[in-house]
This record gives sequence, C-alpha cells and structure tokens, in this order.
Amino acid sequence: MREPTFLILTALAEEPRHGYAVIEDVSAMTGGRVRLRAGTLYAALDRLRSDGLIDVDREEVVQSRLRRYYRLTAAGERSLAAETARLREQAAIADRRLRARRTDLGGAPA
Amino acid sequence: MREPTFLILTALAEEPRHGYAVIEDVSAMTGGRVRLRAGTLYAALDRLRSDGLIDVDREEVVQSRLRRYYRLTAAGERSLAAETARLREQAAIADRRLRARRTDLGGAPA
DNA sequence: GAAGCATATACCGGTCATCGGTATATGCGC
DNA sequence: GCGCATATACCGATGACCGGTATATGCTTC
Repeated sequence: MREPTFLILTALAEEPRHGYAVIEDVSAMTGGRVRLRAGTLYAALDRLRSDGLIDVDREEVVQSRLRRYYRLTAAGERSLAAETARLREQAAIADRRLRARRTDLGGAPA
Repeated sequence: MREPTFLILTALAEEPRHGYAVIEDVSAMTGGRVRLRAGTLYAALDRLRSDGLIDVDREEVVQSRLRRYYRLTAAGERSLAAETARLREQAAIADRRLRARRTDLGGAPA
C-alpha cells in the first residue's frame, strides 16, 4: 500500500467523509505536505471500493451539490491496522539502526 | 519514498552491503514478506546513487565473483531519518483513530 | 453582474517505481 | 553434468500516482 492510499484510509478511519473532505483531512494530517490530486483520490476511492476496504456510507445534497460519503468497512479497518503495524515495525528497525550508527562514534565521513 | 526503497536504505544503514546481501537482509527484516526482485534492487541502487543517498563503498572479488558494496551517505542517513519520522507519525495517527473507533462502541457493522 | 474562488466529482494522458522474467557467470554438491 | 546458491544486470509490463482539465454551483468582491 502506498502513502496516498494509506492516508485516505486513515482519513476515513475517523469518520465517514466525502471526497473533498478526505483531501482536506489528509492535508491537515500531513501538515500540508500531501495535497491529494483529484485524479489520485477518485481513482483510489474506486479501487478501495472494489477491493471492499471502503463503501459508500450515504449521499447528501448540500447547496444542490452532491456529497458522497465513504466509510471504512470491517475489512478496511483490518487492512489499515495491519498496515499501521507494518509501518511501526519498519520505523522501529530503521530507528534502531540509525541510533546504533550515531553511537558507533560520529564516524565515517560519507 | 516507496517501501522497497525505504527497506534498501534501512539495510544499508546497518553496514555496507552488496546487492545480494541487501536482498537477504530485507527478506529477514520483513520476516520473508518482502523478496526484492533483482530488477527492483539494481534499478533502485542506481537511482539512489544518482540521488546521492548511497555510494559505492568498495568492491571485492570473492570466488572470482564481483561484490560491490554500497553504503549510506550523510544525505542518505538524513533522508532515512526523515522518512522514518514520517512513518512513525503516520502510524501514530492511524493508531489513535483505530483505537478511538474501537472505544466508540463495538459499533457499526461495516 | 461578472470575475474569481472554494467546493465537488470525474476523466485522461503521462510518468516512474516496482514486478516478473530472463541473461550471464561462477563455484559447490551430488 | 545437472541443479542450486550467489551475483550483477537488462527489459517489458503493470499500476498507482500526478498534473491538468472539464463540469457545475454558490459565495464574495468589485
């Protein structure tokens, strides 16, 4: 799973959101670093839906504009949890090695 | 940065390694989940080298076969550290939301 | 009242990291 | 001599993602 996909699932983990709200939440989550493109978002939404990780929650019409809300399915929740565990483990391994490097004397000029 | 690239940098963070040793370390690190393909590895190595994140450490001939060892540069170390921090943060956010979900009552059948 | 901006969904062409397979070469065990 | 592990390297295909654009509406500003 790539970063944008992971962030979309994380956005939907908090509460059902419509497309545009996902873009905004991902931006807020990453301190503005990740600005999801419309193309990325809607393609990912379709893909995640056909994979059964998300589903349409409801549709609302606000100011005569359609809002389609998506929510995480049980499978999506499991998938996000597994991915989160993986991220945490890999970060821990890298962290350990980076620390060991710095401990091994200021060291080799790279 | 995608997962294979991150894992390659992590493999080199421990000590200089040659290509094949990177494949083995990545496999060990991920409990056998990630088996880097030769195509993935050498393309990534070339790319990382031209990006200045890794460099050739030395070359050895073992059993008349060449072994090219790569090491992390200072830039590579910084890049890996930044990426690690990003992973840790995103995992923490997702974790928080997943926990909140479970707390919010066993909840909605997805 | 029109121009511009935010909201909102959607499509499309292109890029690029990765995958899967293959080529090449050597040494070892059977 | 055959298969396997080691070792580097190339190539075509895939697919997620990017960037841009189209469409539509309502709000704000001049």
